[in-house]
Amino acid sequence: MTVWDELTARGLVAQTTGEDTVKELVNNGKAVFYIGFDPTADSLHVGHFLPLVVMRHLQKAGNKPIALIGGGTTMVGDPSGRTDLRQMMTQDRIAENVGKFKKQIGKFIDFTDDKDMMVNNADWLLNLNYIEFLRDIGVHFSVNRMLTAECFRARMERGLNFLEFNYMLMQGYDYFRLHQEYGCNLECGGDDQWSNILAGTELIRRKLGKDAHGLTISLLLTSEGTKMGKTAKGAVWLDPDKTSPFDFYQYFRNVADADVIPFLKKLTFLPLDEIEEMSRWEGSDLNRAKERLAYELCALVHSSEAADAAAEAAKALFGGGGVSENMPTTTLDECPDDGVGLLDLLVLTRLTPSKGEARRLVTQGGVEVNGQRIEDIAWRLPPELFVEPVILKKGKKTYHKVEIQ
RNA sequence: GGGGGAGUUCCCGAGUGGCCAAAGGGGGCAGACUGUAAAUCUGUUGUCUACGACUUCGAUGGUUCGAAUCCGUCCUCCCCCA
Repeated sequence: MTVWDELTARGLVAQTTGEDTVKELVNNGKAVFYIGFDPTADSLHVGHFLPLVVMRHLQKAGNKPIALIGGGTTMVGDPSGRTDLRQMMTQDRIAENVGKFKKQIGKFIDFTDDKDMMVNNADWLLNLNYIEFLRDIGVHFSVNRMLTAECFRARMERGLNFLEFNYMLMQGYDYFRLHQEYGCNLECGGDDQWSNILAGTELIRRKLGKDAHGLTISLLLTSEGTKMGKTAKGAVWLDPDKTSPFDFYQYFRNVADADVIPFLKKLTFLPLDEIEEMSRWEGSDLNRAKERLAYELCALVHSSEAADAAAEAAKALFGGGGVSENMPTTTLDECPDDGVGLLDLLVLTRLTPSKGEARRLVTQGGVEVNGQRIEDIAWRLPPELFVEPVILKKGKKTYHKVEIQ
């Protein structure tokens, strides 16, 4: 099976600048492709994961990857798919994030052979001369055309300032630079990047008369139509300090039925026929597929040890209520003689953000301590309870262990 | 630069002097049902030392016994004209 067939069978390809040429390129390992990541936060999140997977598929087929960190473009802010202005970030913040991104991306893609394969566009964007840039690059962009681009549509209604409007030129210029310096001939990105990618291919054609290509990756949407990896508490991060491996595992363990098979195809490297097999499972059997999905991803992102631990913890909790080593834990220094207030403990463990919410939760019967439902908001956990680790349960699936040092 | 309009709680959006911690919807959380799924139904959704107190309606300064609501200044955004 060729990479192209693999990518399309997994539903990863959204659109290309020309199927035949792109197919030919990647199948023969002739693509020097780049994917950009803007360091807008201090960690990659699940949304970045899909491009990384595509990168790996392409690399395995002998194509050369370039990971571009957008240290420069982040100074501008991509308006695509946004309804409002991004918060401006300081240069220091961005530089800090760049470092973290580099580390995380390095975990997924093998850069050992060629150090230059990870680049930062701050290196060339930050020192651009305005007039020069306008004359060299700006002339090649038609404002009329840009305004009709899909990526600006939402913003045409709510407002778009000149800074953001230039994002497209920046990204186009990136591709142009990479094309010249590294022979980069394929840009990949989320489907929302389509207009930005075209900006690059067209710039290269106009300035150099050469063809460069583009491929977009279908956005990872849940069956509900929401963006994957966004929860009420924020994104699901790849950094274990921001989203614990256990929570990460649970996130994927809890996907909707309709999402399991597509996610397995898109996000994991499990052989397609194996996934095909699972797609025949029905009803509660699908839970096994979800376990697999969660396990595979946890192993990919963290490690197989972390995945084992998370799976074991989940099994202990949901299977038979056993105490587990591997669930989120809070360690207290000591327990006062008159015990610890339940509400205080809920806030302390961050199971609830405020005491008001803790109070409501308890009143509504959503809290269990060591398997026993507690509905008394004044209840205190006596010191002798802490001889063994105490298991708090919030709702149906949030567990937290509390122990005394 | 001129004219018009708008900024409300997580989001959308009511509220135009006291009955406003602020309608309604969405989202979230919890309960029932279940398969750690979906759908459905119910409750709940500012904080706290909790039948009371405190802080919130872009910012700030006023008017008033009393302001999200009225007035001044400032900031931000949108629309029309240039």
